[in-house]
Amino acid sequence: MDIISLKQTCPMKSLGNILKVAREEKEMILRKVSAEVDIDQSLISKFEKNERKPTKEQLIRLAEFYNLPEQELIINWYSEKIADELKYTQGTTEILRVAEEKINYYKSQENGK
Amino acid sequence: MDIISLKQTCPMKSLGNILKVAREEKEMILRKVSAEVDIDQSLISKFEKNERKPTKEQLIRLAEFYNLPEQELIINWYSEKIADELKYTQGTTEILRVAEEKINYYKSQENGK
DNA sequence: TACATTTGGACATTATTAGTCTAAAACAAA
DNA sequence: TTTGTTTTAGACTAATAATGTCCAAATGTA
Repeated sequence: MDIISLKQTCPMKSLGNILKVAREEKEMILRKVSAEVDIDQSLISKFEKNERKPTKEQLIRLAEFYNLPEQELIINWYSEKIADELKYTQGTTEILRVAEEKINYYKSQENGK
Repeated sequence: MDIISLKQTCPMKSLGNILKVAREEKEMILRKVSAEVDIDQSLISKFEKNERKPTKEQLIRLAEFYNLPEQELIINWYSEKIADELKYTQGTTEILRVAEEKINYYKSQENGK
């Protein structure tokens, strides 16, 4: 199997994937996780299937519980939010480029205060 | 005045700026624009001051009315939305990079259908 | 079959965003 | 300053979207 087909079989790790894999590695059932992190088990199921997004607070609790790197999860959380917003629009590369410019501008203004 | 100071005095054209300049160049008052595009004048005022964002529909009506390039406005609209989401978070460059990866992945899946 | 886990979906609740109106602030002309 | 006009702030309502909860159907397993 060459590089290209490897890439095809390992497409893109979604937040849901990460959470599901983490739970499976701990060999835990939803009901137990639910009790531990105090989130409805049906919700967690939906997080794993990418049907709902956790709130940032829920994400952090799950990261702690599963011992996952919080920062990586947060990056995935934001980037999926953005990807969902843009997934059916054109010129996304340009949009993201301008977005970064604006962010840098905002941040430089903050410092200037 | 050198290049650098020019850059400082022309910082970042916001959607609000663009709309306000367009109206001033047409020498129109809010009340008139409001009647033409059927948006409350108070709202338009807030768009110009970046206190509210127009809906995409409103943005398109304004672009048509002022004869502005719709695509440019839409790029600014999306990128400001994203910039607002990220302006107080860390690791934004990474987030945007991952977002683009995910978008490209989604779009490639679309085609594969 | 019987039992447990996962999932889908309806519904209630809450939060966010959008729209409307009015009057005060700001501005300009007489 | 007074008058008339435009712009803006703010309070409030309406609409929409996100989130939380529950239960039963689907799925999996012994």
